[in-house]
Amino acid sequence: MPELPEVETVRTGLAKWVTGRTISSVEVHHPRAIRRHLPGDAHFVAMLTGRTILDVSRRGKYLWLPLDSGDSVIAHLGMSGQLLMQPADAEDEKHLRVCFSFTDGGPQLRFVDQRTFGGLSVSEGGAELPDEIAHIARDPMDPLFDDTAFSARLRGRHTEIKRALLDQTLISGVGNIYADEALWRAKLHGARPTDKLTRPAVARLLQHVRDVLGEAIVAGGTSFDELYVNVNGESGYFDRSLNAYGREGEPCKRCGAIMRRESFMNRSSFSCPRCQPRPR
DNA sequence: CGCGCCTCCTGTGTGC
DNA sequence: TGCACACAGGAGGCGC
Repeated sequence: MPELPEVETVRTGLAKWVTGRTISSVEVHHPRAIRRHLPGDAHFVAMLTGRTILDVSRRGKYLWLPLDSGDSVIAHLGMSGQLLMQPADAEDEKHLRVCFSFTDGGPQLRFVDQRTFGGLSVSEGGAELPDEIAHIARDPMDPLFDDTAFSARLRGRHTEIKRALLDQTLISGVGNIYADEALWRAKLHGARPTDKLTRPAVARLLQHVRDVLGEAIVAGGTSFDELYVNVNGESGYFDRSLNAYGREGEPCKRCGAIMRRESFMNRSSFSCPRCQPRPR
């Protein structure tokens, strides 16, 4: 389940391995992986072949790779996507979707995605910020993230706080796991109405979001393998740092009450019934 | 337009 | 043992 920390780990790994390299060939193994590239796979391949990758950037959970053509490759990992560096003679992964080879004959860039929620596309002229992802808000680790504007927009919404945290047009990079973790730290139930939160309460929550994302980025860095980009969202290392997510039936690490699981937005939410009482 | 529900997808775990 | 089904959930799309 890649959220901001996992995607950032991939970004730094990719930047190290593909920046400055020139693509010699591209193979699309599964059409669904490039479904967002509307002109189709032949066009996708043509726009990439012979191009040099200049950088690896990130906006929320999206990555994009500016090319020397002025276009960009956009990548989203979805639920199970991985971007791996693999030797050219390595066997195909079971769920290999797209494979990039380079003119230097070095490690290939492989997009592997079991559940095909992720995908790649090429954005024309999108080196600065591709149009396709311009609707994604800045993430809270971004130096240009505007706390005051975020608070105002959040408090102007008529929705629940967890829904707002997951709304990538309001604040990006936060997914189900880190939303639960930040809400637990802030002692807020996810169903709390956004328009009833005070400015200080929003500021505290935002600080907890930053804390948990920052700690996870550090943990993600340690699970990074030298030979390839490890994008395992289920990585055991950060699992041990979770205070809320997946802890149904276990004691709250703060007060000892038994943690509960609630169905919310068609997915699971974990919280402490004592520290995070449901709003009335 | 804001909000919230539905859908896409496949492997794993569980219960009968 | 095998089958059916719940579950995992990011994000676009659509209906109200």
